[in-house]
Amino acid sequence: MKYKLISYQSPNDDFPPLLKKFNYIQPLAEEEILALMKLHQYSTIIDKETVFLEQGEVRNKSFIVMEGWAYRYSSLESGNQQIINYYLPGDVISPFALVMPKVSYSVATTSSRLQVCVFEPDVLIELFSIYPRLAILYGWMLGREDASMAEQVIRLGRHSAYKRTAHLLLELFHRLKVIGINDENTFHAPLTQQLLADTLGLSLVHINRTLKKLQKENLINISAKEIWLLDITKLKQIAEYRIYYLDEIKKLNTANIPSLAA
Amino acid sequence: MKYKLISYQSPNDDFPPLLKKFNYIQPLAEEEILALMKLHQYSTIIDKETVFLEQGEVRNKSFIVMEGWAYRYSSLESGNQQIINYYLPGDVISPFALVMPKVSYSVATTSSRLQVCVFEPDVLIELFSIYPRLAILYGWMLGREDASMAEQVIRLGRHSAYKRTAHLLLELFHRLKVIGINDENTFHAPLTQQLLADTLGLSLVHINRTLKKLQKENLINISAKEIWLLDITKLKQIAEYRIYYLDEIKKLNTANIPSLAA
DNA sequence: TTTCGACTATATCTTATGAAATACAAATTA
DNA sequence: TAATTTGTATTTCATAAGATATAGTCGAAA
Repeated sequence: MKYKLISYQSPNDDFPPLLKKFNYIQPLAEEEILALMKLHQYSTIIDKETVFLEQGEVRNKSFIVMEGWAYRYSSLESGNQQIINYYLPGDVISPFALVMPKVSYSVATTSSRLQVCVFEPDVLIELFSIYPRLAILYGWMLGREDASMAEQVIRLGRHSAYKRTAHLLLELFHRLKVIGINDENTFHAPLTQQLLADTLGLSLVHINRTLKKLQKENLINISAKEIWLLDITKLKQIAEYRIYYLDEIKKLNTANIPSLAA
Repeated sequence: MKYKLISYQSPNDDFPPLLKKFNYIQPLAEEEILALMKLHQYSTIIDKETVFLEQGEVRNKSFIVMEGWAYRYSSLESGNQQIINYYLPGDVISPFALVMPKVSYSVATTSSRLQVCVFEPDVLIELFSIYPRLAILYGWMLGREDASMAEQVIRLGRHSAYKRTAHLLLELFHRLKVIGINDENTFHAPLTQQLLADTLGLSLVHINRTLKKLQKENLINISAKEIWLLDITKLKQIAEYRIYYLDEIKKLNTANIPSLAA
């Protein structure tokens, strides 16, 4: 795979999504920004609907999503697949590549192409030793991903199809909001109903039924690749949506951490 | 909460489970062992069937499970709960406490009491800066937990009750095997059928049906708190069990990591 | 403009799983 | 020892979701 060198000369340029995300919880220092830009030197584009990492292969690189979506999944003998989680702009694919170079689950692109930046994960060690706060932010990101997967478990385990669907749409909406790429109550989702079904553990027919129901009740509206959440308050009620990890991220305060006070 | 000081004078003592786990993938150096023992200075005991951490509370401590089981869960308005994951001996509860002091999901003990060691998560920063390989091992542990949750998503999303049950039992069995506290094909599980139901997104009645079916087919056997896996090969076939992260952990090799070669 | 393929929509029938009720068995407590 | 609680076992019935089939829709290619 060939990687193109991209140029972000100054931090005055529009921040890449990972920095937007970090900056959202805590303003970054000039030098931290420059350090993070080192992870953004090489970019590549993956075609839509393409398997990008295959379960079992060895690839000791990490990737930052710049544009487009990807998903991690597992294929089953039945021919079905289960989507484990989505990677949206600002998310890191294979954040543990340093210690787990063997890919545990395949990663593929959705119905839009994907632009990622590639970095050698051992650069992180150097980065963290110079800027310990970046280690904190990276850890915070991992904690967020953990919480996001926990929500996926709760959806699949104890929510009805109806609740699941509302819940997932709300979560995607809020994750996109943090990196500031959606409007008031609408977002662009490069997904098919088949992918939604594989995410929520439903059949294609049933996700269709459920989306139609939500539409008929004027809770959502779906066009080509755009999704409107028409009544977020009511959707939240239906979905029992109360995600801590997204609402309270502004509270990160490194002053409490002795080893970073100096 | 009061913590009792515990004493492990020399590494010749029997390793605590976290060290057993680390040592299983890579032999630890004498000084690394001593460093890790700093995380094991204070221990406490939590009664069985007790909520240990409550969703929303602030508790910037991490805990290492020494003995007994705990689980992380979410309570729903319906009165149901969904178990997200289990903490077995050697697992760390709140591994991200440093950056996420607000507890996202409640943690409770199962039907046996729990012994944990408590440590200040910012000790990790110091530890990792002196012994970078410990950072690698910690990261490996996080990667493993991520994979374990991914398996939970797959079970809930695309497996039948029958498959789910077989799969979970196999995973618990293998996780316990790493820390060496089970026999050939049996393990002690301080679980009720209600907890299993809440883990696998099933009703109490249905998990009972399913367990009975597995027993009738001579695949498992359950007594008081002991579970036998009578035909692991067949169970693996049924469950489509092929967990990378557990089978291939011996392969961790830090020689490949430039920044740790020196 | 037609054809093609991918996605969405809907109906019909089937089945896995849930809910409610009840019995039993074992462990705790009085 | 009886009384109470807690967990397991099983039945009967209801229903959410799956499977299969078929048709509409829409954009891309030709």
